[in-house]
Amino acid sequence: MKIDPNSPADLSAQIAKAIRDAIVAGVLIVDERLPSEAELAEQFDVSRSTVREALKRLAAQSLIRTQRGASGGAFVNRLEYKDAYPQQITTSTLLLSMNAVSFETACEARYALERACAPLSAARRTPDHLATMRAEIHRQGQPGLSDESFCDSDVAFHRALVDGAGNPVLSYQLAGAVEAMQPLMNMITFTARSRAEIIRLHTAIADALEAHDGSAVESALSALETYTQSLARDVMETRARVRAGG
Amino acid sequence: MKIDPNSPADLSAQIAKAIRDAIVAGVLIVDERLPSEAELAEQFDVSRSTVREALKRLAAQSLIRTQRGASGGAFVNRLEYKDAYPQQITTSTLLLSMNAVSFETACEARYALERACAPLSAARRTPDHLATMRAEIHRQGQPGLSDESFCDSDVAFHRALVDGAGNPVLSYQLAGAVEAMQPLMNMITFTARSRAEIIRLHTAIADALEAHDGSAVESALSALETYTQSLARDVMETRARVRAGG
DNA sequence: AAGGCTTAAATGTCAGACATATGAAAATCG
DNA sequence: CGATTTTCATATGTCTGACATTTAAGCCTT
Repeated sequence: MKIDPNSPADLSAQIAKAIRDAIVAGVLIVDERLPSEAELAEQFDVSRSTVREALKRLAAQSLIRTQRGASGGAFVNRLEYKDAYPQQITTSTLLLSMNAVSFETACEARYALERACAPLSAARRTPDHLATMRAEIHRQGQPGLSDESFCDSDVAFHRALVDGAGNPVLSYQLAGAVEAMQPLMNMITFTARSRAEIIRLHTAIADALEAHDGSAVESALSALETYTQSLARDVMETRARVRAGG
Repeated sequence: MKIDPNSPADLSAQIAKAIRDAIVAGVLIVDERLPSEAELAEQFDVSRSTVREALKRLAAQSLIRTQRGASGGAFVNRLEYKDAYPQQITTSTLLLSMNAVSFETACEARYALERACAPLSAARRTPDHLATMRAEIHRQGQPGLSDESFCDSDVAFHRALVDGAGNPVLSYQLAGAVEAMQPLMNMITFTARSRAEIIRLHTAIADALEAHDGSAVESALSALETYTQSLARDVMETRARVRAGG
C-alpha cells in the first residue's frame, strides 16, 4: 500500500486508490479495522486531513464505515445489495438524464433485460411474487390513482417479476435499469384507455407466470414494450405539434 | 440546499447529500460551477475542512470534478458511461466476492443478460464487431496463451457481442455482469480440450451473428453457459476430493 | 499588438487544537 | 464480593489559521 510522493496533488485520491485496491484484492478483509487516521497519516507521510479526505471517498462508495470512540475507527464494509442499490439507481438515473439517452433506447434496454429474467421467473416464482403482482395490478385499476402512483405500482410489479427469478445478481442489475426509467416514464400521461391496456398486458404476464410459461411471459413483455414505445411516440408527436403550431 | 444543524455528527455526509440531491433534481446543471469552498463553508455554516470532505464524497461518485487556480472550483460533472464503468465493475466485483455469490448464480445472470442482447446484436452488429470477435477467437486458439490472457480475450469477445446491440444502456449494464465474473472465471484452469470446445461455441456465435440469426445466437450462448457451468462443477468437485483425500 | 510579468483567487496540504463519543479500567458503594 | 458509577484513554468529528501551488486575467513593457 504505497503512494507516489512525487505527485504533488491529489494525494487523497492516491491514498483512497491504494486502500481500495487492497480491499478489492482481498488484502483487507471484511470487518477488518484500518489503522487509525493518525497512524495512516504517519504511514503515508501526509496530514490527517488528507487521510480523512481519502476515507470519505471510500465511505461514499460504501467500502468502509467509521465508528467513533475508543476501539472505533474505519472498518472494511461488507458491501451488500441493499447498500449498492441506491448508488446503482442514482448513477443510472444520471446517466440517462445527462447523456440524453432517448426513451426508445432506455426502454429497449429495460425490456430486453426483463425478458432475460422471464424464463427463470416463470420457473421459480413463488406464490408470494405472484400475489404481489396481482395486488399491484389491482392497485393500478383503482380510479383516481395519480400518474405518479401508477408508475410506482408499475415499478413494483416489474420488480416482483424480476425478483421471481430468484437470482440476486439479476435483481441488482435490473433495479438500475427499471428504476432509472421512472423519470422518463413520468413524462407519459396515462389515460384511462392506456391504463386499461397496460393492465391487460400485466395480467397476461401474471397469468403466464402462474402457468410457468416462460415464452408467454416474453411475448407479453414484448407486447408491453411495443405499446409503451407507441405511447411515448404519441407524447413526443403531440409536443412537437404544439411547439410547431403555437 | 439546507442541512440540519442539530444533528451533531456527519455534517459532511449531510452536505454531500444536499448537493447530490440538487444535482439529481436538476437544480445544478452540467458544467455549472459550485460556490467556492469558502463560500460553501459560509452558506452551510461549517468549516472549510467539512465542505472539502463533502466534495470528496461527491468526487468519488464522479458527480463533480475540481480545477485548481483562478476561475477554478468544483463543477458538476457530465456523468458519462466511461466514468461509470469502472465504478460499476468494482462494485459488482465486490458484491460477488463479499456476499459469497456462487459461481452458478453469477454465471446464470451473466448469460441470461447476454441472451437479452442476442436478438438486437444479431440485427445490428457491424462488420467491426464481427471482426473483433473473429480476432479474439483467433487469439484464443494461439498455443502458449496463459489462462489469464484467455479470460481477457473471452471478456473482449463477449463485450463485442454486447456492444453489437448498439444500445449503450445495455452495454453499461452488461459490463458489470461480464467483467465482475472474471475473478470467478479465473478459478477455472482451461485445458486444451476445454479451450477447443469454447472456441467452437464462440465460432458458432460469430457465425450466427454474421447470419443475423438471433435465436441461433441464443442457443449457442445457452450451450456455452451449460458448458461453463460443467467446467466449474468439475473444478469444485476436484477441489472437494483433494480436501477430503488429503 | 505581442509577449512577459504580476497578482488575485481558488484548491491542495499541513499543523494544532478542541469537541464528542465510546469502550475499558478504576474507584466506589451496597 | 459483586454491581454500579466514575474516570480515562482513544478515536473520530470539527474548527481555525497558515502556507503551497496552480491558473487565468489584467497590467506592463517592448
